Amino acid sequence: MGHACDHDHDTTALDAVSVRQRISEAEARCQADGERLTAPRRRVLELLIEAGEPMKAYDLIARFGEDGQAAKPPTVYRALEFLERRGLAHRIASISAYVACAEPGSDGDPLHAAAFLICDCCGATQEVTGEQALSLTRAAAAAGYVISHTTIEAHGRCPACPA
Amino acid sequence: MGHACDHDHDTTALDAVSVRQRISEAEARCQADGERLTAPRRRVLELLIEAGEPMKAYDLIARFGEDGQAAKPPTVYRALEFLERRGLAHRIASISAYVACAEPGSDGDPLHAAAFLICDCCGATQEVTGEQALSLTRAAAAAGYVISHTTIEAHGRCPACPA
DNA sequence: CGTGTGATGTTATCTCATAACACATGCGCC
DNA sequence: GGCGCATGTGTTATGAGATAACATCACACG
Repeated sequence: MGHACDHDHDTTALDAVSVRQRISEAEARCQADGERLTAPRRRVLELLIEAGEPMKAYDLIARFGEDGQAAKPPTVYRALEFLERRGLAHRIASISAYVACAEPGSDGDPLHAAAFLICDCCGATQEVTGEQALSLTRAAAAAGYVISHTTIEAHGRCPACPA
Repeated sequence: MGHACDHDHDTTALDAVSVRQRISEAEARCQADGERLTAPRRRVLELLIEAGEPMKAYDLIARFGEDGQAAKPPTVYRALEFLERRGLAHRIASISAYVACAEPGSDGDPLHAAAFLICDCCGATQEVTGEQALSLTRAAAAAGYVISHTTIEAHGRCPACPA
């Protein structure tokens, strides 16, 4: 998901070694939890980590095959559902996109509340650690709600984009 | 948007008089701002207020005509865009639905940050006034972002739904 | 091994949303 | 008044996002 504006931006893409490292960590976490990071799940996670920014489902579908072959939509959507469930990725509903989780959670965090700052100009998206989300959870509890999942999506312009 | 569960829920639907009153208020606010609450915009707002809960775009489309005739999608989507711009309605991205704003904002509130508590069981959705959103806005400012719009969407089970 | 659970492959389809263009309406201005 | 512009609407068509349903496969467990 890229640029609508014309000037330079920092890239947050990782080198291949770091990508492999993060996947290994994910693999370890899944195994520890008795879950399987199968090939399609692993591949989708790899694409998300490589991108370092939110990706559209159909971009993942298009890039899925090692050789340029596209996947079928359910393959990718099911992998995304799994990654979200395991706290390895997030769905950003307001832009219909998916992103690898910045810091795959401590286990005792079923909510894994995520907050995002999304630049409407260049698409840069930054995950914010969930102080706000936690306070919302408390407020919700006061209202009798049991929160299972919270997303906070703030749209605006990032520091690198023209006013 | 209704029930997935089987037990009773309070309804928040308004009587016809209250609906007309809220539309009149919206009309007045638009006129004061030099905006026009035209027929299709008024009709969509009316449907949202009558429903008293989030509605899908295509449900609005289906119910648009006074006589049961459906509207064309752009008619409704354009009205929704206007209502959102004027702070009269909100889009809830995580469920692809739209809801009338609980308290159409004070004018000096361009962000009109909205927080929602959404019950995944019965669909009951409650708008929360934006304390959390404001604190997020401050955090974002510290990061150099200029926030134009924030949505907070907390999913879970409302007090009336079974555990 | 056999069996059951969970994951995947495949086809088809459904829902959500917008592009593009023609026409209409309101309104300020000379 | 009538011209011209900006804004809003009607209409057709299509693009993008997501899932249902069902057959098949793979793996852990007894």
